[in-house]
Amino acid sequence: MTQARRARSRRGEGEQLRDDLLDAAAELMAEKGELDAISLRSIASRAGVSPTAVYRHFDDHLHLLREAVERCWSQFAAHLLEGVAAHDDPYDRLRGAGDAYVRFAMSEPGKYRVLFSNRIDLGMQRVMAGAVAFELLVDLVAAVLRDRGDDRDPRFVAVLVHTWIHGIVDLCGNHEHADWPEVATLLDQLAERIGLNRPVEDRC
Amino acid sequence: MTQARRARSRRGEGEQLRDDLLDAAAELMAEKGELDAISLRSIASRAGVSPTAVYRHFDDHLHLLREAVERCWSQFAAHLLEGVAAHDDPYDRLRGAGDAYVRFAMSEPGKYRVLFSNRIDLGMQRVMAGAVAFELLVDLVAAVLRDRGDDRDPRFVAVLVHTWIHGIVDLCGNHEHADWPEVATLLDQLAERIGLNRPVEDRC
DNA sequence: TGTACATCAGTGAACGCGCGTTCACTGATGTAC
DNA sequence: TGTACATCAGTGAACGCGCGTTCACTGATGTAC
Repeated sequence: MTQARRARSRRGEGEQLRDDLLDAAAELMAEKGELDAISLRSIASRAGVSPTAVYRHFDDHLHLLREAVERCWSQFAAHLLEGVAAHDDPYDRLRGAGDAYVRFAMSEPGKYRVLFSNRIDLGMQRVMAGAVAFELLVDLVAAVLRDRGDDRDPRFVAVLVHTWIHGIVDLCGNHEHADWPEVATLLDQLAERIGLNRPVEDRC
Repeated sequence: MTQARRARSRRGEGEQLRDDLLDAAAELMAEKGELDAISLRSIASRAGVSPTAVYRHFDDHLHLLREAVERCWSQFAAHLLEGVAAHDDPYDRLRGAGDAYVRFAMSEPGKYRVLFSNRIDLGMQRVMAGAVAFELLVDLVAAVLRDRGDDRDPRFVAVLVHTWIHGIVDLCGNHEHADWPEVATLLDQLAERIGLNRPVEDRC
């Protein structure tokens, strides 16, 4: 658990430790999946530094955690954008976002949990960063609805999408269900059932 | 936080404390929503008793928590059954279960979270108790599918229902979303979109 | 009916641990003269 | 070019706290005789 002692930064490069501490906190978020389980001492130890060194860069434990969570939100949003930007077609873009969402949640369940199931109040940044990701979803949904000639409220439909996809990754990610369908299958169902899949043939 | 000291049980009635400790643990589950936040000392204190008294009734901290969680599962299952038993019609029964599920999750978010998002491994009982509730859902879904002449696999459709409803209550329960739709509206959508609502008129 | 006593339902002090935070400090290094 | 010194990037000891668990104990109460 405890890392080897970190080499002291050269003069003028003290800010490097700040970065290393945030990295260490991110690692622990991924491992523990809960902010309460991430002590200041464990972060310092992971970074190879004494607990007191933290106070040279952060006001206290909470401020360090807050900034680590902010970083995690940025990473999540960037991941989503990447999944979207790979496509031009509105259906593929929405599906790209969905795949990216699921990939993040499944490959980093600890971080996903900290982002979406955190119990500790860290202030406003959580709401704001989450809102940015949600607005992206609204835009993607709106494009698909437009293409399908569907006049439902994109914001309402986006809520349907988000609740369902969150339920899928939270239940599949938190516990193993040996006999459950593939996540990809569930995503297909989600798109089809909510009416966001590409219409391949004419309806009746 | 600390309760007044409990009156000592009469001779031969020592088992009463066991019950009181489980009640205290349930209260703390409801308040904290996380098992790690529930210390043995806090349970004893809530029950108005010294920490050491716990050891007269439970092997250790973990055994006490385990039994408290088992109780909570029973309570949840009983609540669901109640919601189902109030109706005869398969659509109403399924909807009754859904309403009961949501009512439990919204009125006892801490307990719901302990049941469905717990990170601590307590052994097998979680899987088993959860499985019982899931089998109930499968039966309810099967009845509706039969009535609708829908030949989809009830188990598969039940997964769709469970993932979505969990996402709804987890996102709505964990954080407040000022501008979100009503939960009842989301449940209506769930039933309609997954194809489990009562067919009120003929389709094309 | 009276009393000695075993049992029951707990208590209280103590242990070693990790926690967040504080304080005074250390030792290397770049810079001013 | 040499050196005194301010600054930087940390360290280490200590604090009071709550934790799970152990141990020896206490005092009321029912029961056997």
